[in-house]
Amino acid sequence: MMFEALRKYINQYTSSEISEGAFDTVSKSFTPKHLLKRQFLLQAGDVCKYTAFIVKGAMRQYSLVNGVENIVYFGIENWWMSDRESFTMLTPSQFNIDALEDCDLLLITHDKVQLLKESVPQWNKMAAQMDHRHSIAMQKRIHDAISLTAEDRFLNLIKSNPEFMQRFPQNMIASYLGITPESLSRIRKKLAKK
Amino acid sequence: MMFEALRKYINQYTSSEISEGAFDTVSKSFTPKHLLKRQFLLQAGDVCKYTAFIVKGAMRQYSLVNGVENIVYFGIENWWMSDRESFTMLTPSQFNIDALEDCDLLLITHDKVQLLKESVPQWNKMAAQMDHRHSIAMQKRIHDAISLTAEDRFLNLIKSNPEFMQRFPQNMIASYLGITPESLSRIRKKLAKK
DNA sequence: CAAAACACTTAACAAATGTCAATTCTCCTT
DNA sequence: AAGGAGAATTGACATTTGTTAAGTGTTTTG
Repeated sequence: MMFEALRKYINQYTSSEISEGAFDTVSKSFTPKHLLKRQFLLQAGDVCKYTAFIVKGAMRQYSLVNGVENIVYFGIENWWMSDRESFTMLTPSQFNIDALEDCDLLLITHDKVQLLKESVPQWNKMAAQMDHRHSIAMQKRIHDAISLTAEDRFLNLIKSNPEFMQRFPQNMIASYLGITPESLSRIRKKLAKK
Repeated sequence: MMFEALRKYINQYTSSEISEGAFDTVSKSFTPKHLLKRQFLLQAGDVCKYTAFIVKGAMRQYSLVNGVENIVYFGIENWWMSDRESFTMLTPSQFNIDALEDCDLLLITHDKVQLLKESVPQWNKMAAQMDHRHSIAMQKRIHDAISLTAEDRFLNLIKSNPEFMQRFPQNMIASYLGITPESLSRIRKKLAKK
Protein backbone atom coordinates (compact mmCIF):
# COMPACT_ATOMS: atom_id res chain seq x y z
CA MET A 1 0.00 0.00 0.00
CA MET A 2 1.30 3.41 -1.01
CA PHE A 3 0.81 5.10 2.33
CA GLU A 4 2.87 2.50 4.15
CA ALA A 5 6.03 3.89 2.53
CA LEU A 6 5.15 7.27 3.99
CA ARG A 7 4.49 5.81 7.43
CA LYS A 8 7.88 4.10 7.42
CA TYR A 9 9.51 7.33 6.34
CA ILE A 10 7.91 9.37 9.12
CA ASN A 11 8.82 6.79 11.74
CA GLN A 12 12.45 6.98 10.66
CA TYR A 13 12.56 10.60 11.70
CA THR A 14 10.79 10.39 15.02
CA SER A 15 11.74 8.53 18.15
CA SER A 16 8.33 6.91 18.74
CA GLU A 17 5.99 5.36 16.17
CA ILE A 18 3.33 7.69 14.87
CA SER A 19 -0.16 6.92 16.25
CA GLU A 20 -2.91 5.57 14.00
CA GLY A 21 -4.94 8.72 14.53
CA ALA A 22 -2.09 11.03 13.63
CA PHE A 23 -1.12 8.98 10.61
CA ASP A 24 -4.70 9.01 9.48
CA THR A 25 -4.64 12.82 9.54
CA VAL A 26 -1.40 12.77 7.59
CA SER A 27 -2.49 10.28 4.95
CA LYS A 28 -5.78 12.11 4.38
CA SER A 29 -3.74 15.17 3.44
CA PHE A 30 -2.12 13.42 0.48
CA THR A 31 -3.46 12.56 -2.94
CA PRO A 32 -2.01 9.54 -4.74
CA LYS A 33 -0.88 10.19 -8.28
CA HIS A 34 0.57 7.97 -10.95
CA LEU A 35 2.92 9.64 -13.39
CA LEU A 36 4.17 8.05 -16.60
CA LYS A 37 7.74 8.48 -17.75
CA ARG A 38 8.22 11.95 -19.28
CA GLN A 39 5.08 13.39 -17.72
CA PHE A 40 5.45 16.62 -15.82
CA LEU A 41 4.76 17.36 -12.20
CA LEU A 42 5.72 21.00 -12.77
CA GLN A 43 6.39 23.08 -15.86
CA ALA A 44 8.41 26.27 -15.85
CA GLY A 45 6.14 29.29 -15.59
CA ASP A 46 3.58 27.49 -13.43
CA VAL A 47 3.35 27.66 -9.66
CA CYS A 48 4.51 24.49 -7.94
CA LYS A 49 1.23 23.43 -6.31
CA TYR A 50 2.41 20.13 -4.91
CA THR A 51 5.28 18.58 -3.08
CA ALA A 52 5.57 14.95 -4.08
CA PHE A 53 6.68 12.05 -1.94
CA ILE A 54 8.12 9.45 -4.28
CA VAL A 55 6.82 6.01 -3.38
CA LYS A 56 8.22 4.45 -6.51
CA GLY A 57 10.12 5.76 -9.53
CA ALA A 58 12.56 8.55 -10.26
CA MET A 59 12.27 12.22 -11.14
CA ARG A 60 14.38 15.24 -11.92
CA GLN A 61 14.16 19.01 -11.47
CA TYR A 62 15.80 21.10 -14.17
CA SER A 63 15.85 24.45 -15.87
CA LEU A 64 15.84 24.93 -19.62
CA VAL A 65 18.07 27.78 -20.84
CA ASN A 66 18.71 28.25 -24.56
CA GLY A 67 17.59 24.70 -25.16
CA VAL A 68 20.05 23.32 -22.63
CA GLU A 69 18.75 21.30 -19.69
CA ASN A 70 20.39 21.92 -16.32
CA ILE A 71 19.46 19.27 -13.79
CA VAL A 72 19.43 20.64 -10.25
CA TYR A 73 18.10 17.58 -8.41
CA PHE A 74 17.30 13.95 -8.89
CA GLY A 75 14.68 12.24 -6.76
CA ILE A 76 14.09 8.54 -6.13
CA GLU A 77 12.06 6.41 -3.71
CA ASN A 78 11.49 8.08 -0.32
CA TRP A 79 12.64 11.48 -1.52
CA TRP A 80 10.60 14.64 -1.79
CA MET A 81 10.31 16.63 -4.97
CA SER A 82 9.18 20.21 -5.42
CA ASP A 83 10.51 23.65 -6.19
CA ARG A 84 10.58 24.95 -2.64
CA GLU A 85 10.71 28.56 -3.65
CA SER A 86 7.66 28.36 -5.86
CA PHE A 87 5.84 25.98 -3.51
CA THR A 88 6.04 28.20 -0.46
CA MET A 89 5.98 31.63 -2.09
CA LEU A 90 3.38 30.67 -4.70
CA THR A 91 5.49 32.36 -7.37
CA PRO A 92 5.96 30.98 -10.91
CA SER A 93 8.79 28.48 -11.09
CA GLN A 94 11.72 28.61 -13.46
CA PHE A 95 12.08 24.84 -13.19
CA ASN A 96 10.54 21.75 -14.68
CA ILE A 97 9.98 18.55 -12.75
CA ASP A 98 9.25 15.39 -14.70
CA ALA A 99 9.29 11.64 -14.33
CA LEU A 100 12.34 9.68 -15.51
CA GLU A 101 10.48 6.44 -14.86
CA ASP A 102 6.84 5.62 -14.22
CA CYS A 103 6.18 6.98 -10.73
CA ASP A 104 3.87 6.40 -7.82
CA LEU A 105 3.61 9.69 -5.95
CA LEU A 106 1.82 11.13 -2.95
CA LEU A 107 0.98 14.79 -3.47
CA ILE A 108 0.37 17.44 -0.85
CA THR A 109 -0.40 21.15 -1.13
CA HIS A 110 1.24 23.96 0.81
CA ASP A 111 -1.92 24.60 2.85
CA LYS A 112 -2.05 21.00 3.98
CA VAL A 113 1.63 21.04 4.91
CA GLN A 114 0.99 24.04 7.15
CA LEU A 115 -2.02 22.38 8.76
CA LEU A 116 -0.08 19.21 9.46
CA LYS A 117 2.76 21.19 11.00
CA GLU A 118 0.31 22.73 13.44
CA SER A 119 -1.75 19.66 14.20
CA VAL A 120 0.67 16.72 14.09
CA PRO A 121 3.80 17.20 16.23
CA GLN A 122 5.53 14.23 14.66
CA TRP A 123 5.00 15.66 11.23
CA ASN A 124 6.38 18.99 12.39
CA LYS A 125 9.48 17.33 13.76
CA MET A 126 10.00 15.39 10.57
CA ALA A 127 9.53 18.48 8.42
CA ALA A 128 12.13 20.36 10.43
CA GLN A 129 14.63 17.52 10.12
CA MET A 130 13.92 17.24 6.42
CA ASP A 131 14.62 20.92 5.91
CA HIS A 132 17.76 20.63 7.91
CA ARG A 133 19.12 17.65 6.01
CA HIS A 134 18.30 19.37 2.80
CA SER A 135 20.30 22.42 3.89
CA ILE A 136 23.30 20.31 4.72
CA ALA A 137 23.15 18.43 1.43
CA MET A 138 22.98 21.70 -0.47
CA GLN A 139 25.90 23.21 1.43
CA LYS A 140 27.97 20.15 0.52
CA ARG A 141 26.98 20.50 -3.09
CA ILE A 142 27.93 24.18 -3.21
CA HIS A 143 31.25 23.41 -1.62
CA ASP A 144 31.89 20.65 -4.14
CA ALA A 145 30.90 22.90 -7.02
CA ILE A 146 33.30 25.69 -6.10
CA SER A 147 36.20 23.66 -4.79
CA LEU A 148 36.41 20.43 -6.80
CA THR A 149 37.28 19.55 -10.37
CA ALA A 150 34.64 17.86 -12.51
CA GLU A 151 36.47 14.55 -12.03
CA ASP A 152 36.33 14.82 -8.26
CA ARG A 153 32.70 15.87 -8.31
CA PHE A 154 31.98 12.76 -10.35
CA LEU A 155 33.89 10.52 -7.95
CA ASN A 156 32.03 12.09 -5.02
CA LEU A 157 28.71 11.42 -6.70
CA ILE A 158 29.61 7.77 -7.24
CA LYS A 159 30.40 7.51 -3.54
CA SER A 160 27.40 9.40 -2.21
CA ASN A 161 24.76 8.18 -4.68
CA PRO A 162 26.01 5.05 -6.45
CA GLU A 163 22.45 4.12 -7.38
CA PHE A 164 22.29 7.15 -9.69
CA MET A 165 24.88 5.54 -11.98
CA GLN A 166 22.70 2.54 -12.72
CA ARG A 167 19.54 4.50 -12.90
CA PHE A 168 20.18 7.64 -14.89
CA PRO A 169 21.72 8.10 -18.34
CA GLN A 170 25.14 9.67 -18.47
CA ASN A 171 24.02 12.80 -20.23
CA MET A 172 21.81 13.56 -17.22
CA ILE A 173 24.58 12.73 -14.76
CA ALA A 174 26.75 15.17 -16.72
CA SER A 175 24.09 17.86 -16.52
CA TYR A 176 23.77 17.32 -12.77
CA LEU A 177 27.55 17.72 -12.45
CA GLY A 178 27.52 20.88 -14.53
CA ILE A 179 29.51 19.52 -17.48
CA THR A 180 28.79 18.28 -21.00
CA PRO A 181 28.18 14.60 -21.80
CA GLU A 182 31.38 14.64 -23.87
CA SER A 183 33.41 15.80 -20.87
CA LEU A 184 31.94 13.11 -18.67
CA SER A 185 32.73 10.51 -21.31
CA ARG A 186 36.36 11.65 -21.35
CA ILE A 187 36.57 11.67 -17.58
CA ARG A 188 35.22 8.13 -17.42
CA LYS A 189 37.72 7.00 -20.02
CA LYS A 190 40.57 8.54 -18.07
CA LEU A 191 39.40 6.93 -14.83
CA ALA A 192 39.05 3.53 -16.49
CA LYS A 193 42.75 3.52 -17.30
CA LYS A 194 43.70 3.69 -13.63
CA MET B 1 22.50 49.29 21.51
CA MET B 2 23.45 45.89 20.05
CA PHE B 3 20.17 44.13 20.79
CA GLU B 4 18.15 46.72 18.92
CA ALA B 5 19.51 45.43 15.62
CA LEU B 6 18.19 42.00 16.56
CA ARG B 7 14.79 43.39 17.53
CA LYS B 8 14.48 45.15 14.17
CA TYR B 9 15.49 41.97 12.41
CA ILE B 10 12.88 39.85 14.19
CA ASN B 11 10.14 42.40 13.54
CA GLN B 12 10.94 42.29 9.84
CA TYR B 13 9.95 38.64 9.75
CA THR B 14 6.77 38.78 11.81
CA SER B 15 3.54 40.58 11.15
CA SER B 16 3.22 42.14 14.61
CA GLU B 17 5.95 43.71 16.76
CA ILE B 18 7.50 41.34 19.25
CA SER B 19 6.40 42.01 22.84
CA GLU B 20 8.82 43.36 25.44
CA GLY B 21 8.53 40.18 27.46
CA ALA B 22 9.24 37.92 24.49
CA PHE B 23 12.12 40.05 23.31
CA ASP B 24 13.54 39.98 26.79
CA THR B 25 13.57 36.18 26.67
CA VAL B 26 15.24 36.33 23.28
CA SER B 27 17.91 38.84 24.20
CA LYS B 28 18.78 36.97 27.40
CA SER B 29 19.61 33.96 25.22
CA PHE B 30 22.39 35.80 23.40
CA THR B 31 25.90 36.71 24.46
CA PRO B 32 27.54 39.79 22.94
CA LYS B 33 30.98 39.18 21.51
CA HIS B 34 33.50 41.48 19.88
CA LEU B 35 35.76 39.91 17.31
CA LEU B 36 38.83 41.59 15.85
CA LYS B 37 39.71 41.24 12.18
CA ARG B 38 41.24 37.81 11.50
CA GLN B 39 39.96 36.30 14.74
CA PHE B 40 38.08 33.01 14.47
CA LEU B 41 34.53 32.22 15.45
CA LEU B 42 35.07 28.60 14.39
CA GLN B 43 38.13 26.58 13.46
CA ALA B 44 38.00 23.41 11.37
CA GLY B 45 37.98 20.35 13.60
CA ASP B 46 36.01 22.08 16.36
CA VAL B 47 32.29 21.84 16.90
CA CYS B 48 30.43 25.00 15.93
CA LYS B 49 29.05 25.97 19.34
CA TYR B 50 27.50 29.27 18.34
CA THR B 51 25.42 30.83 15.67
CA ALA B 52 26.34 34.49 15.34
CA PHE B 53 24.06 37.36 14.47
CA ILE B 54 26.23 40.01 12.89
CA VAL B 55 25.38 43.44 14.32
CA LYS B 56 28.38 45.06 12.69
CA GLY B 57 31.26 43.84 10.55
CA ALA B 58 31.82 41.11 7.99
CA MET B 59 32.79 37.45 8.14
CA ARG B 60 33.44 34.47 5.92
CA GLN B 61 33.06 30.70 6.12
CA TYR B 62 35.64 28.68 4.23
CA SER B 63 37.38 25.34 3.99
CA LEU B 64 41.11 24.91 3.69
CA VAL B 65 42.18 22.13 1.31
CA ASN B 66 45.83 21.70 0.33
CA GLY B 67 46.51 25.24 1.46
CA VAL B 68 43.76 26.63 -0.75
CA GLU B 69 40.90 28.59 0.84
CA ASN B 70 37.41 27.94 -0.53
CA ILE B 71 34.93 30.54 0.65
CA VAL B 72 31.42 29.12 0.95
CA TYR B 73 29.66 32.13 2.46
CA PHE B 74 30.15 35.75 3.28
CA GLY B 75 28.23 37.39 6.11
CA ILE B 76 27.57 41.07 6.79
CA GLU B 77 25.28 43.13 9.05
CA ASN B 78 22.00 41.39 9.89
CA TRP B 79 23.14 38.02 8.58
CA TRP B 80 23.63 34.84 10.54
CA MET B 81 26.87 32.89 10.52
CA SER B 82 27.45 29.30 11.55
CA ASP B 83 28.16 25.90 10.11
CA ARG B 84 24.63 24.56 10.31
CA GLU B 85 25.66 20.95 10.04
CA SER B 86 28.15 21.15 12.89
CA PHE B 87 25.90 23.44 14.94
CA THR B 88 22.89 21.16 14.95
CA MET B 89 24.57 17.76 14.82
CA LEU B 90 27.38 18.75 17.22
CA THR B 91 29.88 17.14 14.86
CA PRO B 92 33.35 18.59 14.14
CA SER B 93 33.26 21.13 11.35
CA GLN B 94 35.39 21.09 8.23
CA PHE B 95 35.03 24.86 7.96
CA ASN B 96 36.60 27.96 9.42
CA ILE B 97 34.67 31.11 10.19
CA ASP B 98 36.63 34.27 10.80
CA ALA B 99 36.22 38.05 10.85
CA LEU B 100 37.11 40.06 7.76
CA GLU B 101 36.55 43.27 9.71
CA ASP B 102 36.20 44.01 13.41
CA CYS B 103 32.82 42.59 14.34
CA ASP B 104 30.06 43.06 16.89
CA LEU B 105 28.28 39.75 17.25
CA LEU B 106 25.45 38.23 19.25
CA LEU B 107 26.09 34.56 19.96
CA ILE B 108 23.57 31.85 20.74
CA THR B 109 23.97 28.13 21.41
CA HIS B 110 21.96 25.31 19.90
CA ASP B 111 20.21 24.59 23.21
CA LYS B 112 19.03 28.17 23.48
CA VAL B 113 17.82 28.16 19.90
CA GLN B 114 15.67 25.11 20.66
CA LEU B 115 14.29 26.69 23.82
CA LEU B 116 13.36 29.87 21.99
CA LYS B 117 11.63 27.90 19.27
CA GLU B 118 9.45 26.28 21.88
CA SER B 119 8.80 29.31 24.04
CA VAL B 120 8.65 32.29 21.69
CA PRO B 121 6.27 31.81 18.73
CA GLN B 122 7.63 34.83 16.93
CA TRP B 123 11.13 33.45 17.14
CA ASN B 124 9.91 30.13 15.80
CA LYS B 125 8.26 31.83 12.87
CA MET B 126 11.36 33.84 12.12
CA ALA B 127 13.59 30.77 12.34
CA ALA B 128 11.40 28.91 9.88
CA GLN B 129 11.46 31.80 7.42
CA MET B 130 15.21 32.14 7.84
CA ASP B 131 15.73 28.47 7.01
CA HIS B 132 13.47 28.79 4.07
CA ARG B 133 15.19 31.85 2.60
CA HIS B 134 18.51 30.17 3.13
CA SER B 135 17.31 27.12 1.18
CA ILE B 136 16.20 29.28 -1.71
CA ALA B 137 19.46 31.20 -1.81
CA MET B 138 21.43 27.96 -1.83
CA GLN B 139 19.32 26.48 -4.60
CA LYS B 140 20.00 29.57 -6.71
CA ARG B 141 23.69 29.26 -6.03
CA ILE B 142 23.78 25.59 -7.03
CA HIS B 143 21.91 26.39 -10.20
CA ASP B 144 24.35 29.20 -11.00
CA ALA B 145 27.33 26.98 -10.29
CA ILE B 146 26.25 24.21 -12.65
CA SER B 147 24.68 26.27 -15.39
CA LEU B 148 26.63 29.53 -15.71
CA THR B 149 30.10 30.51 -16.85
CA ALA B 150 32.43 32.19 -14.38
CA GLU B 151 31.76 35.52 -16.08
CA ASP B 152 28.00 35.17 -15.65
CA ARG B 153 28.36 34.06 -12.05
CA PHE B 154 30.41 37.19 -11.43
CA LEU B 155 27.82 39.42 -13.11
CA ASN B 156 25.09 37.77 -11.05
CA LEU B 157 27.01 38.42 -7.88
CA ILE B 158 27.42 42.10 -8.74
CA LYS B 159 23.66 42.31 -9.21
CA SER B 160 22.64 40.36 -6.15
CA ASN B 161 25.29 41.59 -3.71
CA PRO B 162 26.91 44.76 -5.05
CA GLU B 163 28.11 45.66 -1.55
CA PHE B 164 30.45 42.65 -1.64
CA MET B 165 32.50 44.34 -4.38
CA GLN B 166 33.39 47.30 -2.23
CA ARG B 167 33.85 45.31 0.88
CA PHE B 168 35.82 42.19 0.03
CA PRO B 169 39.15 41.82 -1.77
CA GLN B 170 39.03 40.28 -5.21
CA ASN B 171 40.92 37.17 -4.29
CA MET B 172 38.10 36.35 -1.87
CA ILE B 173 35.41 37.17 -4.40
CA ALA B 174 37.22 34.80 -6.77
CA SER B 175 37.27 32.06 -4.15
CA TYR B 176 33.55 32.55 -3.52
CA LEU B 177 32.93 32.19 -7.26
CA GLY B 178 35.06 29.06 -7.46
CA ILE B 179 37.78 30.51 -9.68
CA THR B 180 41.36 31.77 -9.24
CA PRO B 181 42.17 35.44 -8.61
CA GLU B 182 43.96 35.50 -11.97
CA SER B 183 40.84 34.34 -13.78
CA LEU B 184 38.72 36.97 -12.06
CA SER B 185 41.23 39.63 -12.99
CA ARG B 186 41.04 38.60 -16.65
CA ILE B 187 37.23 38.49 -16.57
CA ARG B 188 37.14 42.01 -15.13
CA LYS B 189 39.52 43.22 -17.80
CA LYS B 190 37.36 41.71 -20.52
CA LEU B 191 34.19 43.25 -19.05
CA ALA B 192 35.83 46.67 -18.76
CA LYS B 193 36.33 46.79 -22.52
CA LYS B 194 32.59 46.54 -23.21
C1' DC C 1 10.57 -6.12 -37.56
C1' DA C 2 12.26 -1.74 -39.31
C1' DA C 3 12.88 3.00 -38.87
C1' DA C 4 13.68 6.59 -36.07
C1' DA C 5 15.23 8.55 -31.98
C1' DC C 6 18.38 8.64 -28.53
C1' DA C 7 22.75 7.64 -25.90
C1' DC C 8 27.53 7.23 -25.90
C1' DT C 9 32.06 7.66 -27.74
C1' DT C 10 35.77 9.68 -30.30
C1' DA C 11 38.47 13.18 -32.66
C1' DA C 12 39.88 17.81 -33.93
C1' DC C 13 39.78 22.21 -32.72
C1' DA C 14 38.32 26.43 -29.85
C1' DA C 15 37.66 28.67 -25.63
C1' DA C 16 37.98 29.01 -20.77
C1' DT C 17 40.44 28.40 -16.73
C1' DG C 18 44.50 27.04 -14.01
C1' DT C 19 49.52 27.47 -12.97
C1' DC C 20 53.69 29.81 -12.41
C1' DA C 21 56.50 33.77 -12.41
C1' DA C 22 57.42 38.58 -12.62
C1' DT C 23 55.88 43.28 -11.87
C1' DT C 24 53.40 46.96 -10.01
C1' DC C 25 50.38 48.86 -6.68
C1' DT C 26 48.32 49.50 -2.23
C1' DC C 27 48.09 49.37 2.40
C1' DC C 28 49.76 48.36 6.89
C1' DT C 29 53.18 48.49 10.36
C1' DT C 30 56.99 50.23 12.55
C1' DA D 1 58.30 58.40 6.03
C1' DA D 2 60.31 53.77 4.75
C1' DG D 3 60.04 49.06 4.39
C1' DG D 4 57.57 45.06 3.88
C1' DA D 5 53.51 42.23 3.19
C1' DG D 6 49.73 41.33 0.72
C1' DA D 7 46.71 42.30 -3.46
C1' DA D 8 46.07 42.80 -8.22
C1' DT D 9 47.64 42.48 -12.85
C1' DT D 10 49.95 40.55 -16.74
C1' DG D 11 52.14 37.16 -19.81
C1' DA D 12 53.50 32.54 -21.21
C1' DC D 13 52.18 28.14 -21.10
C1' DA D 14 49.51 23.79 -19.55
C1' DT D 15 45.28 21.67 -18.65
C1' DT D 16 40.51 21.25 -18.67
C1' DT D 17 36.27 21.81 -20.67
C1' DG D 18 33.20 23.18 -24.50
C1' DT D 19 31.88 22.76 -29.45
C1' DT D 20 31.07 20.51 -33.54
C1' DA D 21 30.70 16.64 -36.24
C1' DA D 22 30.91 11.90 -37.26
C1' DG D 23 30.17 7.17 -36.22
C1' DT D 24 28.46 3.30 -33.48
C1' DG D 25 25.37 1.03 -30.67
C1' DT D 26 21.03 0.79 -28.12
C1' DT D 27 16.25 1.63 -27.18
C1' DT D 28 11.76 3.03 -28.47
C1' DT D 29 7.95 2.94 -31.12
C1' DG D 30 4.93 2.58 -34.97
